Amino acid sequence: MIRTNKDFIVYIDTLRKKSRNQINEQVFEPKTTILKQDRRYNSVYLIRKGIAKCYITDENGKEFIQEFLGEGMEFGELEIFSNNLTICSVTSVSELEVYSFSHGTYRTLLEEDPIFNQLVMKALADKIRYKAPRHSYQHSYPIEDNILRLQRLFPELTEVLPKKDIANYIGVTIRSLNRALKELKLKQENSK
Amino acid sequence: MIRTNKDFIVYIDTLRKKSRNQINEQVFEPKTTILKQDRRYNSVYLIRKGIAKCYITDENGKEFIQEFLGEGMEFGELEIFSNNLTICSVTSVSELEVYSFSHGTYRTLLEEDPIFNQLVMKALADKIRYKAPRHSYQHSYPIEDNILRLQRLFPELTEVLPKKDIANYIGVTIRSLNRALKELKLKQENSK
DNA sequence: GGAATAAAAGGACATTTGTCCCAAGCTCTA
DNA sequence: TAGAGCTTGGGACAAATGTCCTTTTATTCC
Repeated sequence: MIRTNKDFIVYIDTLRKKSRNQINEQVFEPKTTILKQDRRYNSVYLIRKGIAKCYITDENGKEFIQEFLGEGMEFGELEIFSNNLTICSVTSVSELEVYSFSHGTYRTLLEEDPIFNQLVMKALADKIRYKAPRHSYQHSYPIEDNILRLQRLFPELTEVLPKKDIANYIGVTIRSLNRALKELKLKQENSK
Repeated sequence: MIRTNKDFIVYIDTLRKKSRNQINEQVFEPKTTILKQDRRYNSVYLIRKGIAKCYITDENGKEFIQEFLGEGMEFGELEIFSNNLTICSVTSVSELEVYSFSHGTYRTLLEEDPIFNQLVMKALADKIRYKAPRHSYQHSYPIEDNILRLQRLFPELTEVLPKKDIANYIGVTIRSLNRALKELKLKQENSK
């Protein structure tokens, strides 16, 4: 659920030693919205530390969380390849340290640095791989299973995140999430 | 819903004029399964003509259709970037003409042909862009809206595809799909 | 510290969707 | 041509989920 890509961080760290001025560091407070949906920006970000959520808001104001981004994950990069508006908003969950690249710098790296190119390519492919089974799973299994899966994979997250975010991630209402949680608790007590 | 990428086809056509032997043409009958989930292959495919469906099957045998691939769409390419098993099965819907690349050829092109590299990069980014709003939409709107959207975008498809595929694409059971279709018909008659 | 605001929890009911059937129509083939 | 096996369509009921509303409990901010 929290996605990471350590290799990317490692490589950018070494890059920065060579050309410090091209890649900036930035820190965002928790709950800062860094990108808003349907806008245009001129930076690509790479997370160095912390967690961000990437989500779509529909016309009714409902949020649907696409993924939680952790160390080494990029955002704002899709707009490099096709000249479109952002599809997601990105908001920091915890304090967030990022590297930021101007579109120009990013493009130059893509063209001139084959390792960078490869890392970006792999990152894109991983995002696709990750999304496919996720939505399929959420459709096919009841809420309870989705919660259990989440708790198993990221026990720490369920304590840090507000219920609303967990619900938005699973794609259900808070009411339904609460119901499922209650029934899980009941089951666990009965099985003692 | 049927995704296409004409630019890619155009470029590969010109490539083939230069080095015909590297890129093969292949034709598949309708309903041929070209890739099976959780396997390993040594080819990447690019659709020249026809439609294929790309889907995940879960443990209960339920299919969940990820996307319908049309002209210029690739499949089997994700496994180039990370050394993993396929996540989707791919089956031809209509007769399917494809170009196929061995992993070796594909890798070489990626490394040595910057235009090819860029086209692949953009294709990956587009796949991500496409998936995000789709699943969000399907969660947020009732089945009826999803059908209407589909009929509006691809009127021809709803006539070619079996109901099962349409249901699997929207992520509901056939029963629910039929119910929604019936109610739509009723509404349309009433509004006359 | 106290008011205002947001988050968490859940009752009651409505709606949606799924499950399990059955039946009609079509296609393929032995 | 009879029957096996799909696909389509839908009835009846069960289960899951959403909506609306209220209450309680944290959190934030003057």
